[in-house]
Amino acid sequence: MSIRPGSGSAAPAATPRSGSTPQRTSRAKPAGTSLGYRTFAFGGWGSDALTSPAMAKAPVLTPQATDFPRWYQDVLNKAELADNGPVRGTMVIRPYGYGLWERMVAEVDARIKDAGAENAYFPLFIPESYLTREAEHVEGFSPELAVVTHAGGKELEEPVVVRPTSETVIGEFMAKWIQSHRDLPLLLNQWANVVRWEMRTRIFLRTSEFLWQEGHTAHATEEDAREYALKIHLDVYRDFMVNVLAVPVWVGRKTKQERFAGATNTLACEAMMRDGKALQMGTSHELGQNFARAFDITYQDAAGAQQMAWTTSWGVSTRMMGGLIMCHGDDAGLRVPPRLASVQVVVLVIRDEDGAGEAAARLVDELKAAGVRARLDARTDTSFGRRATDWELKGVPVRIEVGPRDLANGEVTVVRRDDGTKAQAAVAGVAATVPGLLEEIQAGLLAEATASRDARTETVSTIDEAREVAQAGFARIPWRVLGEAGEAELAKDAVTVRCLQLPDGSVPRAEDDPDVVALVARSY
RNA sequence: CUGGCCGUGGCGCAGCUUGGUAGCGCACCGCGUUUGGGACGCGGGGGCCGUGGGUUCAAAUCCCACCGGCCAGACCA
Repeated sequence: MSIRPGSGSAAPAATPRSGSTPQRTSRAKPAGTSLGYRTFAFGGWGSDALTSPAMAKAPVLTPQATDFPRWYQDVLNKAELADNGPVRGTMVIRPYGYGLWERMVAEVDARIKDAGAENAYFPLFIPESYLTREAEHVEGFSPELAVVTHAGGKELEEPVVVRPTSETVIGEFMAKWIQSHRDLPLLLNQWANVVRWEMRTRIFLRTSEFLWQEGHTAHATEEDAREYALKIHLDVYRDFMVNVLAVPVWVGRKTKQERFAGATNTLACEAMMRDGKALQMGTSHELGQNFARAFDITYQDAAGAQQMAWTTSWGVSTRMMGGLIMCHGDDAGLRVPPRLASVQVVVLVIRDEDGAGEAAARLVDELKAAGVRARLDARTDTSFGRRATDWELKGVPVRIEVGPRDLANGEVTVVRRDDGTKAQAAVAGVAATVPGLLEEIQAGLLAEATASRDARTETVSTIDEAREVAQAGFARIPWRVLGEAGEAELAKDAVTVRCLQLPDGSVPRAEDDPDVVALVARSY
């Protein structure tokens, strides 16, 4: 088959986004640990090691402060997360990267099910005619559609598009399945890949094909639909991002300009990356009756009258991988929060002498028995330093080093990836202390990211100040000061309204609430 | 489609100005010594120099065309 990039209806004039701006670096983190370990400093990846006059070894990664995009690329390669695919804009997710994604899927999926939705699967190919049924939806997506025009050696009578999202097909089937108010709400979700032909791509952040979860629901009333979209947004997305990814997010509603094509309201979770740019990590949409009208999703109410349903859709994607990397990563590599980590603890054999190998294997068993995702690294044909560096690049939260020297004292060395501290601990009881240590690291990463985000969030009262502050973080500005005119003006400098919220950080019911505050920033 | 830059082993580059044996770092393979912070020594393997044409005794190098990529003007989970 052959595929052509989307054509048809012209793309609407869009907000200009322009290029790069100077980087900002992140601050130092507090040190210290608890759990009663003896701790001591070491010259691992600190700046001391790099600035020592002797002969500073080249850094493992391009430092963030030097070139953040390059640092990001280096992490993808060296932590073995992903590669570019052969077709421009596509990506290959490598086993370690996919392991992290699988953990995200597991955690998000469980929350979606708790919210009452069920998984299903709809086709990759969608009749082109479906897309055209909702005016704004086509207009929004047509420039980035991949369309199959030939298959089986022949030109197709009706081209099929590769799904950019599935509102349309799912709408078609909702119409078929929903007859009565007793069929509502209908709460569906699917895990799938989608294709959007993007101009500028970056692995995980924006790729032509990506993996995601898309939820689609139909409700009897607007109120019910609105509540469900909000529930997903807070109880599934925000909860997962804050409590598992340890990424603090601002929640709010999108301006008309930034809204999803075909939605009446879009809610977003916005996070702050270490270079001062914002990242939209997830969205939840109220679709009003737009799709219900286009696909004839109607039901008979209790009184016997035909009514039109209200629908929602919501999604999070592999973009969260990019957010994870850019929110927590440092100059030594990735830092994976323990609750997410596919490998929470790596037990590393320094030298397999005096029973170190067996002691390490035993420790891994004990850790697994204690419910820890532990892994043994006994590759003693590779030097210790190399292996330590490799696991730091991969961001494994805790490394336990088992070597003959410590073992002679009945001890092992426990190293935290978050702050780099090393501590000695008795082999005997160490496994039991690990779950607590992991939780401490989890909390520490969230606290650090929150402090960093808050340090980059500033309240301003003029558009000029907003533009300035947005060069390195979020500016909060009253929406009545900014308005659509101010929004358009900031767009010239690649600054956009990430979301609108109430002063207490909650989601406003309406855009025109007089107290609404706009959070503006540069973004990915 | 307009402007600027670039195509040389897997990756990053030098070589081109002034044509004459295709090189370096990393990675890879073998052997040995190593292993408490990215090991070292010795020995190896691997390149249609983006493609096509031209100039020349001779082209990675000079000339022309084309192709591909990156950055700047047009999107979003």
